[in-house]
Amino acid sequence: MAQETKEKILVAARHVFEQKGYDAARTRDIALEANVNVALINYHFQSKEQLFWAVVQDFLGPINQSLRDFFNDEKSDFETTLGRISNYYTDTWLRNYQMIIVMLTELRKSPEKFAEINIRPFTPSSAFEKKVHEFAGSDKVDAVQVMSNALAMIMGPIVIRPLIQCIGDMDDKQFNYMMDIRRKMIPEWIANMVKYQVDTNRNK
Amino acid sequence: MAQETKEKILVAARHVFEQKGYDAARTRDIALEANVNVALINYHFQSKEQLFWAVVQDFLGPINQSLRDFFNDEKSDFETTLGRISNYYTDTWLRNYQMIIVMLTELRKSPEKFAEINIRPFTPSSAFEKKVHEFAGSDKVDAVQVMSNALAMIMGPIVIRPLIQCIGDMDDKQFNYMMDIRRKMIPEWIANMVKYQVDTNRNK
DNA sequence: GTCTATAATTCGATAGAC
DNA sequence: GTCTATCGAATTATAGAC
Repeated sequence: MAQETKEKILVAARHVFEQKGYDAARTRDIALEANVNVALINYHFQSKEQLFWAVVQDFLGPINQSLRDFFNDEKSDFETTLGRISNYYTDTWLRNYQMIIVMLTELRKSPEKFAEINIRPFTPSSAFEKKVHEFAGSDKVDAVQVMSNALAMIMGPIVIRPLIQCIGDMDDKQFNYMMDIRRKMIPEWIANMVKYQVDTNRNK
Repeated sequence: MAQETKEKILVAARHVFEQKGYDAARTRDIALEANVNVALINYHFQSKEQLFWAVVQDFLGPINQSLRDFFNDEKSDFETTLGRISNYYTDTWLRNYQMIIVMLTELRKSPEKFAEINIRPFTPSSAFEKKVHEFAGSDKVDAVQVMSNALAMIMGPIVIRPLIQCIGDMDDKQFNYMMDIRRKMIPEWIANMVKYQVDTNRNK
C-alpha cells in the first residue's frame, strides 16, 4: 500500500500545514491525521521540508496548467478570456485561501524554491499577449502587467481577508458576496484599462 | 535602563519576526540581536506570544491613526482623499511588506486577536461615507465596500509580490515601477466604480 | 514497507543570586 | 532589572527489528 500511504500523508500534510503553517506544523500531527506511522513520513518524503514542497507542487500543478491553457487559448476573444480567468481564479483561490498565505510565507523566506516547483506560467508572445495588443490597438500595453493586475485584483482581498472582514465588519456571507461582485467586475475593469491604453509598460 | 531595554527588545523582535515568522523566530535570536539577556524578554513581555502582539500593536498604531484621519477629514473632496489614501498606503505597505505577511499569517490563526489590538478603523457615518454618497449621488453605494476595494487593490500585489515578480519576471525596480503606476491609477479606478454606481452593497 | 524505541537537539520559561 | 544555570517538554530524524 505504498502509493496509498504516500497519498494519505500528502492529504493530511496539506491540512495540517494549512491550519498551523509550516513551522508550527508537527510531523506527528500529520502522521496521526493520515493514520500512518511517523517514521513513514521520512521514509516516503525524506524530511518535513521536502514534504511541504511536495504539497505545494501538488497544489500548484493544476492551477499552473489552467493558467497555461488560458494563455494558449487561440479561440476565445480577449473579454471572454478575462471572464474565464476571473471566474476560475476567484473560485480557486477562495476555496484554497488557507494554502495561499502559507505558501506565500514560505516563498518569501525561500524565493529560490520557485525554480524548483516550476511555476512560470507566462510565456511571452502567447495567444494572450496577441489578444491584449489587438484589443488595445497597440503593442505598447504590457501583457504581463495586465496579467499581474488581474491576479492582484482577484487575489488581493482573498489574501488580506482577515483585514477586510474586520475593517468592513463582514461575516463570511458578506465577504463572499463582495467577491462575487468583484468576480463580475474585474474583467470590465481590466478591459477598460487596456482599452484606454493605460501605459503600463514595466520596462522603463 | 528598563525602558531602553524594552524598546531594544521590541525593535529586535520585529526584525526577527519579519525574517523568520512567529513560529520559527527564536527568543534567543531576539535577545542576541537586542544585545540583552534572554530572561529579560520574559521579564518585560511575559511570553513570546505577548511580545509578538506588542510588536504588531506597535506597528499598526500609526497606520490605524492615519486611517482614522483620512476618514474624519471633512475638508478634502472625495478624489483628493482617494489620492492620499493611495499614496500613503502604497508607501507604507511597500516599506513594510515583510510585516504584513507575518501579521496576516498569525491573524488568520487567531482572528480573535483583532479585538485586542483594536484595529477597527472604519466608523459608520464618517466623513468618508458622506463623500462617497455625495460623489455617487446615491447612498446605495457601500462605503465599506469602496474602502475594502481600495485596500485590496493597493495591498494585493504587495502581498502576493513573490508570485507577481515570478510570473512577470520582474526585478525589484520593475515591481516598484508597476506599483507607482498603480498608486496613480487606483484613485481613478475607484472613482469610476463609485461614479457609475456599481451596486456593491454588501447587505444582500 | 512498516513498526518501536530512542538519539540528539533545541525550545520557552523560570528559579534564585545579585 | 539583570544575570546564570537549568528544567521539562517537545521536536525531527534515524537505527534496527520485523
